[in-house]
Amino acid sequence: MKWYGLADCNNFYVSCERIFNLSLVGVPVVVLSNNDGCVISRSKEAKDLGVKMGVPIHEIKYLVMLHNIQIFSSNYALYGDISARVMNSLKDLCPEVEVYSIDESFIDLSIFSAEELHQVGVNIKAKVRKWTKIPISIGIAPTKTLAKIANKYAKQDKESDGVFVMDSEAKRINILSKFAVEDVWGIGRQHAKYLQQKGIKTALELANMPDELIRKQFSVVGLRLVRELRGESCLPIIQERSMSKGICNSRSFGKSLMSFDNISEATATFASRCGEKLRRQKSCANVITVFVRTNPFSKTKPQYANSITLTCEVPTNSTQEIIKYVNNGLKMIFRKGYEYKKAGVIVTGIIPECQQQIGLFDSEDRPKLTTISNLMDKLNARFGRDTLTFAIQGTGKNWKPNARSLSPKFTTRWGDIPKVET
DNA sequence: TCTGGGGTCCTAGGACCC
DNA sequence: TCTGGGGTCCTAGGACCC
Repeated sequence: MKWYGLADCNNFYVSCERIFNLSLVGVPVVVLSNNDGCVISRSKEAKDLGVKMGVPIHEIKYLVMLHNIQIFSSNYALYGDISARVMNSLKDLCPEVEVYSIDESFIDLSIFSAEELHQVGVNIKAKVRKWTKIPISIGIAPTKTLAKIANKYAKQDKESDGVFVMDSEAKRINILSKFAVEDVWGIGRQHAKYLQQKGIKTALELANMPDELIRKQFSVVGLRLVRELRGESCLPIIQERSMSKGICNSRSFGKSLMSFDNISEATATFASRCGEKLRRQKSCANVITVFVRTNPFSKTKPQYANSITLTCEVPTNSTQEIIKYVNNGLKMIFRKGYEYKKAGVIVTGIIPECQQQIGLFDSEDRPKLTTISNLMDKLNARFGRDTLTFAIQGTGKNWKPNARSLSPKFTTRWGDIPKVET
């Protein structure tokens, strides 16, 4: 018998902030998206006040004032670090772990008998809490999709105390019959709309729909999902993710930008981040996309959005070279007179570093580019990100997103070393 | 005033080949 | 005038996830 667990950190970003600031325990706390835009993590107290996921913070100002809700800008360096600790704890406790997102892992618990599972879950939860101070919930079921549902049930059901095992057909039927179809993993807005029109309201009704109709409407992905809801496992644990297929780095600017130079500082920085990520996973990319857009929420300003995709002569992971492509691309799509609000760089066509082929008419001095990149990576690892950057990246002061309520860098030692330009 | 960022997978359709 | 059929590869777009 296969048993899948989903271990999910409760209110993850808020829980991370609380580790280092005990005064946040028991009070309403929210963490905001980049640029301090939307609420992306809420403590239980904030949820109880009616703060919805994804709501723009300016829309709930009155709630914030009224209840003294504590607000934090997102601090991904911190959350990434804590996440690694949680996931490593799980790996110490479980034979097979699939790290699914920053705050969730699937775990294979098939070696245990059905009778043992609840206690196993309770033990894992307690140990992770003790080792990392992060509270987690665990749902256990015969498929990943059912484990997701069991996990939500564990969080919401008072009796289960953060661990729930869906270990009988009766429990499956009972819980699915009360589970809203739009909350099922894999059912998004469009699918929910269709199902609503069909009169399908619960996960159980979805599970009982005919295969052909599902296949036609939701493709093979939907069919797998439905089979999983019926208890037939279609999605295995994937322990090591293969190399990512694309890397994207983009930001909304703190304020609108009109000058080419300001935007090219931002896109050069995005290019640099893509280069860092490529080198970290020992890969190269041969397709580079750069895009810009104005503020789509503005009702009065003229709108413009464009992107351009360039193919490299030789796959590369050199920051210097990616910046060159990105800047050339930006020159082609930049139009004067618009107020730009966001830009980004995407690299795709990713191959392992060792498969990099030398181009016949390659004019770049590749060994030199590699030496420069390696040196930058070493210095930046030692003294903190952006200790060494290319001059075109600028200081970021014109475009950096707002982060007015950032918590200190608790876990990254060299975070505050001043920056040296090249 | 203020509205995130970074991914995955699947499908359809066009180009091209034999 | 008649004008195949099957395969691969690539891309854009649309759905989904956290």
